[in-house]
Amino acid sequence: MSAAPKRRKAAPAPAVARGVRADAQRNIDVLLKAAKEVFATSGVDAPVREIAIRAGVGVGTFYRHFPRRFELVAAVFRREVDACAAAASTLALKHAPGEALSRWLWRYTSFIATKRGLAAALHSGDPAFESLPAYFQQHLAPALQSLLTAAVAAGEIRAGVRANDLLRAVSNLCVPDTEDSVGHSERMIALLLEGLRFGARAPAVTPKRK
Amino acid sequence: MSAAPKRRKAAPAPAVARGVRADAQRNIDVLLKAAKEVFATSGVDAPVREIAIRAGVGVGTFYRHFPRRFELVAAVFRREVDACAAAASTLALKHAPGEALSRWLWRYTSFIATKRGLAAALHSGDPAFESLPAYFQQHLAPALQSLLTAAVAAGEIRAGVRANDLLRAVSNLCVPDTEDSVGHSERMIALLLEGLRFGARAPAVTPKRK
DNA sequence: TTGTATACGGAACGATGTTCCACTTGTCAA
DNA sequence: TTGACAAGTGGAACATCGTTCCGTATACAA
Repeated sequence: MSAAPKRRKAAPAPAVARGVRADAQRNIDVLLKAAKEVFATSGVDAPVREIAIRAGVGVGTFYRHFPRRFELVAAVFRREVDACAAAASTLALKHAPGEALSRWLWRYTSFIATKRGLAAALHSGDPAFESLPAYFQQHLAPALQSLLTAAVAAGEIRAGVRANDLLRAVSNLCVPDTEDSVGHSERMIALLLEGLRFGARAPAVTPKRK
Repeated sequence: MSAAPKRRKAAPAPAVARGVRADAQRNIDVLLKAAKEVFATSGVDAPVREIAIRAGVGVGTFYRHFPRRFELVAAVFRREVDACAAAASTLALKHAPGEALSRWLWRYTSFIATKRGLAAALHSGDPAFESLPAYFQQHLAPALQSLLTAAVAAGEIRAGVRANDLLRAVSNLCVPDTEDSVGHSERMIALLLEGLRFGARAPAVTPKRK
């Protein structure tokens, strides 16, 4: 770990409760956007100053909105999870169930691919990140489940596949290996998709679910 | 990551090749010993200065022998792997094959237990740690395999269990969960040992190996 | 328009990894 | 045994970090 001076007591509750100021909200958005870009190029370990500079604000402003560095990381992560989950309903409206499912899984794959480096932070034992995996699952699983259900109902994929299993499978297939990781991952995920389609309309191999 | 100034070019090869000086070797040993102790209490992220102070040397001496911080971490890790692997033959001499196997697996368990924190570093994507998992497997697998082979030959455990599978299984059983991790791990590993004994002399369930 | 709670910027602080260099010491040839 | 010198040593100094502090600016209710 790095420099981490002593903490002081939190400020008392404000006498008059007022909403977030417009300029403050603007800076929060700019910071999240800048952070996402910086994380994509320099990784989640990028210096706070680099993010602040890219956002065009001072570090003081940064720490006003994200008192700890990891809070910014968590916020960016949650925002991307939300976007990925939201993509499910968008895709469901624009495409046939099977196609929507396929496209979403690729969307999810690219999301996972950008999260390398975050995986280490997640497993670093830092309690700050403990809630993230749960957030991850609670938002993505329902999104994927709706796509799965629709695709099964349309007879485009086999039944009996659980959202959580699929999420985990894709995530695991994306772990980088020695070489050609991205190519290998893409082939394996394509294979997984084929497997889903293969058993369409056929009785599920796994036990029925209530 | 933290402060990491620019790197300079390496020094040219010395004109006269001489062995490591006795005092230098002494300091290397002292540093490794101090590092092991500090890592056990403060984790692998402990400051270099803390290790140097405990070893009774200056940071300059530290960096003379371990130009990068992670090299010290890797050296300690390798040393402990070697010790764990060496314990196999020692145990094999002192105990019956089954007992030796059992004791070694507990020894391995305690080794794994002290490696939390290192796991995060291992998966941090830092190329410095890339060779460690291979070192891990290449040294521990043969050690365990010899114990397994002897125990099978003595009819004390079932056949068909591969060293790598067992290493990975124990390692996975030791990943900390929400609570009572250590108790849970111990119970599961005890169960695993029972499973090994259960099929003794019986035909292996898994396919025969050549 | 005005008062004030909020927000802002960036210098400053403390911690950490790493480098530099004046000084000391082990080793070997003579 | 001794002198020369490569090798080793200690710790101040440097470069980055995360984080805090505080004087100044500004959004918003009245």
